[in-house]
Amino acid sequence: MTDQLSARDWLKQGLKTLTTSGFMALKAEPLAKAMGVSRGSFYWHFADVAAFHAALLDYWREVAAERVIASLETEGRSEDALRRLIRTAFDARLATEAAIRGWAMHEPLARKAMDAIDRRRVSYIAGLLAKAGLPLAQARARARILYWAFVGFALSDQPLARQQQQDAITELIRITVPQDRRQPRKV
Amino acid sequence: MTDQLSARDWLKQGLKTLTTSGFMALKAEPLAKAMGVSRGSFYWHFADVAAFHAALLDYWREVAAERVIASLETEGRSEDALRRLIRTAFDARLATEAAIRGWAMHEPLARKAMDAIDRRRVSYIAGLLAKAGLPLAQARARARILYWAFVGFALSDQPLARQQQQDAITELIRITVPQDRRQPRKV
DNA sequence: GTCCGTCAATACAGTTATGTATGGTGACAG
DNA sequence: CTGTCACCATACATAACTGTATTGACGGAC
Repeated sequence: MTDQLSARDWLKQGLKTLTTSGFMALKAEPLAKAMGVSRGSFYWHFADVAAFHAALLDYWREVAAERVIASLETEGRSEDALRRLIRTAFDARLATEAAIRGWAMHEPLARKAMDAIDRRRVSYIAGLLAKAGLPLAQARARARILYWAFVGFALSDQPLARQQQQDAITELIRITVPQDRRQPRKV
Repeated sequence: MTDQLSARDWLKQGLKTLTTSGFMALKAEPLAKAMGVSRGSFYWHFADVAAFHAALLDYWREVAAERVIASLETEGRSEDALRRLIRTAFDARLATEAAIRGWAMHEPLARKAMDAIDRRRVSYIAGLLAKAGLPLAQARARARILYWAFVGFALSDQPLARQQQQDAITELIRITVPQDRRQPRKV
């Protein structure tokens, strides 16, 4: 518990830097400056920046997984899991999500990590929709739409007023989540 | 009509480079190499790279405007304009759209340009939805959702199979565009 | 034919990054 | 007390890019 750094310390800083400054700041020198040490430390813990990037993506997958688990623990009855999933997803701070996606446009490794996670999420959502009664093809289509909206939301830089945000989420749930009561939608 | 270059030639190349290689390739040296000339030309036409970036964003706004106009010219009856808008938007090559959005995460100028265009588009869509009969607040909410989905789609790197893509678009139209015939939606 | 404006090549200095090699420090075992 | 190991600093060679200054080529006005 000294002031010595571990590889994990570098990764934590890496994720923070990624979130606040974008993937372009994921370089040895700026990171070292941010940590208050020299690059000597960096190159002790990681072979090169590519190795650091790979490790960071792994670390992110861990963190993202934890976040999902935390989100699933609030899950009492799994009845309207979808509704709660949407609300929590669209309520979270998604800066990291956006930053990784920007990164994925330029580094194949990051793109690969994103792709994998995208697939899992979409198929999970599709599963929920199917369980809610939609035929499989429709469930898949709607899952994609939901996830597209999630990504678009994560990337939208203009923060909405609280009310408009709530309106949008409510509307999103209304048009995507199948109702089990008849209650015909007005228009 | 010699082999001399104009500023516009540089901008055309800039947009191409942006689309294929991302904003990180928008630098004097790589661009010059791509054009087969030296940086001397670049620095004759533009004061510095920042000026080039600004000019490129302007140029993009022009091009984007042209595309919109072209899209609106196919508009015979304005009845189901929304349906057609969605189909054409989700059919286009959106690599440039995605690249600019990546750029916007890192350069305030690019972000500003994007924001402006985002706003215009969302409010245009909201207008169409309102004209189709939705109350204003709901129209705005749904417009945001549609646009989020558009952005998410533009950024999704995994190209879908033709059929799945069509399914998703059809489903998207079904759940967002108000129907003027009663035809109750089957769940 | 000469002059000038337009456009491009080249050379130079400065910045920021990479990766490596080598040496320094502090805790801890024996 | 000494050696070792984990961790960090420093110095060096290299690379990519920026911006500026100087020079060169080429076409049209006169």
